[in-house]
Amino acid sequence: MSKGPWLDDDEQKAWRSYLLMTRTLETHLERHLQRDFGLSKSDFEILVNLSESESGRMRAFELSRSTQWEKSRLSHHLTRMEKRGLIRKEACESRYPEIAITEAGLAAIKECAPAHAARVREFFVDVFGPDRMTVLGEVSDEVVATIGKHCDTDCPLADRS
Amino acid sequence: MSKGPWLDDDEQKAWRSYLLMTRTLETHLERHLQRDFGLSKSDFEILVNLSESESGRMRAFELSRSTQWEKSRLSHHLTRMEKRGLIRKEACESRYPEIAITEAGLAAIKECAPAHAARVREFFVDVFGPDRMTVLGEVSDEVVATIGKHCDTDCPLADRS
DNA sequence: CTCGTTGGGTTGATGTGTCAACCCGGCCCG
DNA sequence: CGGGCCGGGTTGACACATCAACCCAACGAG
Repeated sequence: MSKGPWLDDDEQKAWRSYLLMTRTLETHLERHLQRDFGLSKSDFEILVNLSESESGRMRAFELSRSTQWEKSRLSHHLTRMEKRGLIRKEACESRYPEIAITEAGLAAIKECAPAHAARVREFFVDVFGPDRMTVLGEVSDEVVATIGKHCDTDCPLADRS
Repeated sequence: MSKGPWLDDDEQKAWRSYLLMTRTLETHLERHLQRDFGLSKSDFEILVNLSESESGRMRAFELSRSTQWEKSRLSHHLTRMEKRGLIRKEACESRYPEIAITEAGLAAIKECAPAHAARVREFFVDVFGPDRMTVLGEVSDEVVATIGKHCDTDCPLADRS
């Protein structure tokens, strides 16, 4: 009907393969996490960040920086996670609450991380192999840098307001 | 606190770069579409599929196959798009309705596609360059195939029930 | 002092995705 | 003929994301 293509054939093909891969991989990993451990990708990301910090506690805006989430999304998600007992918001001297991982949260991530990592390796890292994986890392950084450069002078993206 | 890493250092680094890239690219493209044309990535995907079909009309399950969406998601999204006048569900002789792109829908995608493609090129295709882009296409297909192989004998994934 | 501004954070409305249940017409098998 | 199952599709309830508005303490300038 409408006569694309808006990219030429080779580009189009590779781009669509990439799109399909990201979607497939993401839904696969997420379903696994959800089905086997009852965690969403978002839960996982928060828990990873907290568990990697020294004290298991961070301020919300630190999480916001490292996850690149909007603050409202973060706030909503943290209240949900608190209800499920994965984290706790604890008051501390200086006004803002600290977000602390709970025993349950720590147990959850320690339980699911190895299986998750194994899947990442099986379906992604090992398929790429070390060489192509290295290239992927480099090119990923370039893409991020390119978008970042463009956005500095153009649009706010991650509300760094 | 918890002492990952669950992948070794190089793998971890490349994997996280990849994650960051996909998220950055996706949100960037989606914001662009939304801000400049009022279309979500999902709208775009449906409209692309319809506009690429001969007649501009498809059955829902064809869309479901080519987008890989669950049928309920598709159904919900189509009713929303119909409300916005981008598509129409038209009854036809054989029981199930056909999904037809409207004039407005066609106009919308014709308007936004060039700009979208330009962005994909600028921030992704050109950063990769032709060689790495080719490799990406290949490896993407391999990853999809690997996941597919695993899921055939294990989990349903795209409800091919 | 006071008023505007900024930064960290919450809230509510609304749009979107997911899951499970359901509807219904065809089809196969007894 | 009478079920039982299957495939295409819808629905409702709920989880999640996004946007804009708001709260409030701190700070800086007049």
